[in-house]
Amino acid sequence: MSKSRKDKVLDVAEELLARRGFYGVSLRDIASDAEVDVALINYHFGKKTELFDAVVMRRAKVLNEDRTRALEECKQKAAFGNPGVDEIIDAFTRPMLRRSTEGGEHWHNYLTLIAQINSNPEWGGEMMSRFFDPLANQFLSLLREALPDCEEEDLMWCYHFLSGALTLTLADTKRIDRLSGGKCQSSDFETAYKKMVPFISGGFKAFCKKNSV
Amino acid sequence: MSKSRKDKVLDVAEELLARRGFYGVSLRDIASDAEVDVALINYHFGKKTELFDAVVMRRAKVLNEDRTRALEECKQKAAFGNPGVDEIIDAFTRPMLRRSTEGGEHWHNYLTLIAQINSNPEWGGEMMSRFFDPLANQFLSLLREALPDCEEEDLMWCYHFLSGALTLTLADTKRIDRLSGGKCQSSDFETAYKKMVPFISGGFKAFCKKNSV
DNA sequence: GTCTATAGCTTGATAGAC
DNA sequence: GTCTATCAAGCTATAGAC
Repeated sequence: MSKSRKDKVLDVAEELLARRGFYGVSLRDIASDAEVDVALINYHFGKKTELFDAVVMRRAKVLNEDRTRALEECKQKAAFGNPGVDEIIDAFTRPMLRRSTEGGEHWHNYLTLIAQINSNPEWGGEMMSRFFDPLANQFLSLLREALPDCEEEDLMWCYHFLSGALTLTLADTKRIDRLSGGKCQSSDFETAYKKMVPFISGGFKAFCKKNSV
Repeated sequence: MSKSRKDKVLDVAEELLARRGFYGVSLRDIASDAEVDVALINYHFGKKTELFDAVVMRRAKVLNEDRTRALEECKQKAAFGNPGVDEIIDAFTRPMLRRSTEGGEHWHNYLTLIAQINSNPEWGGEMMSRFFDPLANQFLSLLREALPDCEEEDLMWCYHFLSGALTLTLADTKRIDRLSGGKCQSSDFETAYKKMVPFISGGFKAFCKKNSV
C-alpha cells in the first residue's frame, strides 16, 4: 500500500515547517512539493493552522506512547529498588533521540519542528503544554519519588532546563560544528545523547544532594 | 534628544520579530507600528534581511561588551586563585538575565528573539556563530583553565546544553507556568537565574570530577 | 476526491517627486 | 529624509464543476 496523498501532504508540510516555520511556508509551497492541488489541502485539513496542528499531532501521539512505555519500564524496575535519576532521565529523553536518529528523515524533521515550537514565545508554550504536559507530569512523578527531598520549585526549573538542552540538541543547528572547529557535529545525536544524560543528571543532583543516587 | 525614527523602526521591528519571527512580520507591519513610511525602512536599512541583521547587531554589540567585561573581571580574580566554575558560568550568563530584567521591555524582546534564532535550523546556527562565537570562545578559554582535565569534546557539548537551557529561559514561553500549576513563572528571571547557575554548574562538574571546584 | 477559477488582500521593493 | 504611487508577485480561502 503506497502512501496516500494525505500523508504525503503531512510529510511535506512537516519538512517545510521544520525549515522555515509556520509563517515562512505557504500552502502553495506545500502543495507544489507534495505534487498536489492547493484545494486538496483545504479539503483534508481545513485552515492552515489546522494543518499545522495535524502535523504536530500525528507524531506526538507516537512519541508519547514511546516515552510512556519507557517510563513504565522504569517503574517496573522500581519494584526491585527505586530507579535512579539517570535511568529516569534516560527513559524520558532516549525515545526522542532514538526516533531522530533511527526513525529516518521524517522524524528528524519533526523533532526539529518541535524544537522551534518549544522556544516560540507566541504560541509555543501553549502548544507544548497541549501535546506534552501529560507526559512531562509522568516524568516528574517518577522523579519526585526518586528525589523525595527535592523542592517542588527546583524540580520544575530543572525540568525547564532539561527541556531547553534537549530541544536545542534536536534542532540540529550546526552551531557547535563551527564553534568546535569541526570537533563536534550537532547531527551526531549518539554522542549528544551520551553527554546529555550525565549533564542533566548532574544538574538535578545539584539540587537534591541528600538523594544523589 | 528624542528617539530618531531610525531607532524607532529598530525598536518596533525587534518587538514584532521577537513575537512572530522573520517570516511572520511584514515591512508594512513594522512601518505601521513605528508610524513611519514603508519606503523609509528601505532608505535606512535596505532589504528586509538587512533590517533583521541590524536589529540583531545593535544589541549584540552591547551584550558582548557586557559579557566580555564580566569575564575579564573573573580573570582578574584569577590572579588571587583561579575562579571556580560557578563564577565563570555566572559571568557568562548573568549579563543576559540582568539586561532582560532590568533593561526594560526592549531588552526583553531582544532576548526573546535571540532565543528563537538559537534554535532555528535554517540560519540560526550561522547567525549565532556570527554574533556570539567570539564571546563563547572567551568563555570556553576560561573554563579550560578552570578544568584542565576536562575533555575538549565534553566541554563543547556542555556549552551546547548551557546554551539551550539559557535561551529557553530567555524565550519566556509561559509553559512552566502551566506545568507547575502557577507555582513557577517563566517571566520570573530572578528565580530562573538562581536555579540555572547551579544546574549548569552541576552538569559541567559531572564531566570534570577531578576538578569539581 | 480532485481540480479550475477566482475573489480579495498582502507582500517586498523601488522609482521618482519634493 | 520623506512620501506617493505602483508593480508584479504572492497569499489564504473557497465556491462550484466533475
